Order: sequence, then structure tokens, then C-alpha cells
Amino acid sequence: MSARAFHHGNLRAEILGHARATLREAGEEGLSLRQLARDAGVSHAAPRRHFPERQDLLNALAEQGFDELTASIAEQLDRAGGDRVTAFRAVARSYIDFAIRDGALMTLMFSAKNGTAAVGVSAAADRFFAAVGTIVAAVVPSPSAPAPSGVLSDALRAQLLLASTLHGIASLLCAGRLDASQVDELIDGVGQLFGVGAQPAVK
Amino acid sequence: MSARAFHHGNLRAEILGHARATLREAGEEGLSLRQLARDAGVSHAAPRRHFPERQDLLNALAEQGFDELTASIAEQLDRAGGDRVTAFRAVARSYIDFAIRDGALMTLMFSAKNGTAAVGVSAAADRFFAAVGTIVAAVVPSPSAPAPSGVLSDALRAQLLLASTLHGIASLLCAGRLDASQVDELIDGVGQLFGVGAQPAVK
DNA sequence: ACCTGAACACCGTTCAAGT
DNA sequence: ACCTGAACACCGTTCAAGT
Repeated sequence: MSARAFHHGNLRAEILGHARATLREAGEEGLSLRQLARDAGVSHAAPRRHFPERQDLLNALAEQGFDELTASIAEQLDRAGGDRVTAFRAVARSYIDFAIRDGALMTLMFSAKNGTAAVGVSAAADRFFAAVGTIVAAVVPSPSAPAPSGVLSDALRAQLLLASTLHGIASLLCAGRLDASQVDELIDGVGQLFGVGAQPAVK
Repeated sequence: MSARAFHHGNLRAEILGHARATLREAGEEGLSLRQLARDAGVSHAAPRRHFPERQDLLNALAEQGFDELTASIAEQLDRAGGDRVTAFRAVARSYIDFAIRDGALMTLMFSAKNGTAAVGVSAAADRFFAAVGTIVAAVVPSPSAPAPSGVLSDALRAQLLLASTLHGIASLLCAGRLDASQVDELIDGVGQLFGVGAQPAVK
């Protein structure tokens, strides 16, 4: 096969792979379609078949990130085998480790341009939040206090609050306003708040 | 005075003002030093005196944002006049309204490049988190459960958790994953979690 | 001290043309 | 279908020169 045909069929995957690495090393503003084309050994216009605009590349990265994160937290729930505290801790750890490992990707995933994400990203985000909802339902006991007269059910409120808290910890970690050494204790604190506290007997 | 002298002394402020507006309308990637120079009627190299690099402009915006947010939440605490529930709600509202109004600026404020912010931004962020600490101490009762053997004090843990939760709500709002109509109920939910719950008599 | 104008290297995007 | 090469408009950054 000719050198030119090498990328037939997998140029998209190769570009995405390089982009993911660049994102880790240089952040979003370090991503350049032209540079990625050079890395892949094709002309600067070749990626256009797969990513007509730069934003399309960012969307593909975000979508991939959501799917990875969704699979990761679902796997942690499965592995915990029914123990609520263990499951909660493992899921929370998984979420926050993702933010530590791929902070720039996380930022990309949650940076809706003009408040509206592309359809693919939005669908992947929906799958992610559905998974979070399932996990919260499986892990968190029904709230002790009844919900006020609002529009949200107790369950939905607990889901949104827990998701917000974990996401806040992840965001502040990415921003350098929290230290990784504080994470375990914060996760335990979140567990206590939501009634998934560590058993005193463990200590 | 000549047309050329018009900007003497306030070009920096004028650029910052335009930049703030552009940030609202077009996000960070809509900011261009050259465009801001055109808006101000100066040559493209003139802003360089005040912002040698583009990042210096972003830093100035972030610093200004932190100071505004700090002043805003401190003012809400003062106004509440000692009522914990009222104070908590007003502060939380103020924080989250800031995120709704200036989402792109909020993102900028919490986007540490390579994990380390510039000194000015870092100092402004420190002032902000100090204010948050003061407010949490004034508003949240001491935690009912004693802290485990970790390195964080009860008070610091409560402060970090509350800050994380509010920040998470703000972030998810910016990302379009929460709706503004859900905010009041979420704030009440946070209040209940942290023992600053609404009085049942109110309802 | 503050601003200008030209210059350089890089980028996203478009498009006619190749195979 | 997929890729190339030239082209256009825009950018950040630098620098010698003006007042």
C-alpha cells in the first residue's frame, strides 16, 4: 500500500488520539487542526472530511469523554456489589480521578458554547446524567426530610445536589483551588451529608 | 485635546470594559486584542502597554471578576443582619446569579492554566475563598458529626464542601445541565444539608 | 511614557483540482 | 470518497520608529 493510503479509514481515530494527548499536555488552546494534520502526516485540509470545523473536533472529544466517564462510574457501581458506602466512594473517586487526569477534557465536556451543546455531545451528556441518576437511586437512602412544595421530587433533588457537589469538587480541583490530598476526606464528608456515611466501626 | 490623546490614562479601563461586554456576548474565544484596539480607536499594538499578552487581559478580567463576586457575597451577608437562613440564601443566590449573568467570566476565573494562576488572579481568588470561609463560619452551625481522623478541621471541611456544592451548581448552570428554575429549590436543599434549613413555619 | 506601522509566523476556513 | 495545494482573512507577538 502507498504511504498516502495509510490513513484510509482511521485518520479520524488517529487525529482524535493525538488531540486527546495534546489536550492533556497543552489544554484546549493548544489544539490546532493544522498541527494535528502535520502529526498525522496529511495535508492541513485533510481533517476537514472528519471535522469540518475546529468545534467539531472539540465536540467529538467531549462526546468521547462523556462516554468514558459514564462507563467508568457504571463499572464502579457494578464492582461494589451492593455495599452502598463502598459503591458511593468508588463512584465518587472515579469521577474525581477523571477530573484530575483529564481536567482540560472535563472542562471541554461541560463548556456549552452559548448555552447549547451540539447534539452528539448533548446526547452523551444525557446518558451520563442518566447513569448518575441510576447510581444515586441505588446508593443514597431516601431523604429524611420531605421535599418542600417545589417542582422537583425528593429523588431528583438528591440526584442534582449530589451531582452538583461532586462536580464542584472536580471543578475546584481542576482550577487548583482544592488539593488532591483533601479529596478522600471531602468524599467522606459528602457521603455523610447524603446519608452514605462511613461506618464508625470501620475506624 | 487631540483625538489621539483621548485615551491617555484610561485606555486600560476602556479595553477592560469592552472586553467584559465581548466576554458576555461571544465568550472567551471571541476576545481579540486587535478587535479591542479597533473598538478603542487605537492601533493594534497600543494595548500592549497594558496587556503584553492576551493572557494578561484574561487575568485582569478574572481578577476583576473575583473582586466583584467577593464584594457581592460580603454585601449580602451584611444585609441579612444576623438571620442565618436569610443570609445563606442571599449569599448562595448572589453567587449563582453571578454565574448566570457572567458564565464566561466565571469559567475564566476558575480556569487555571496548567494548574497555576497568575499572582494577581491567585491573590484575588484567595480573597474570595477567605470571604467564603468567613461567611460559612457565620452561617453554618458546627457540624453534628465529628470529623474523622483526617487533616481537615470540621470547619474547613464544611467550608470546602459548601463552596464545592455552590460552585458545582453554578458550573452546571453555565454548562446548561441545570435550569434556572431549579435553583431556588436546590439552594434550599443545600441549606437543609448543611443545617441552614428553611423554617417549616414559613411554609 | 505612549502610540504607530510594518513585519513574521501561525491559524481556521474555503475551494478548485487531483486520484 | 478522500486528499492536495493555493488562497483569504484573521490573529498574537515583536520591533524600530515617531511624538
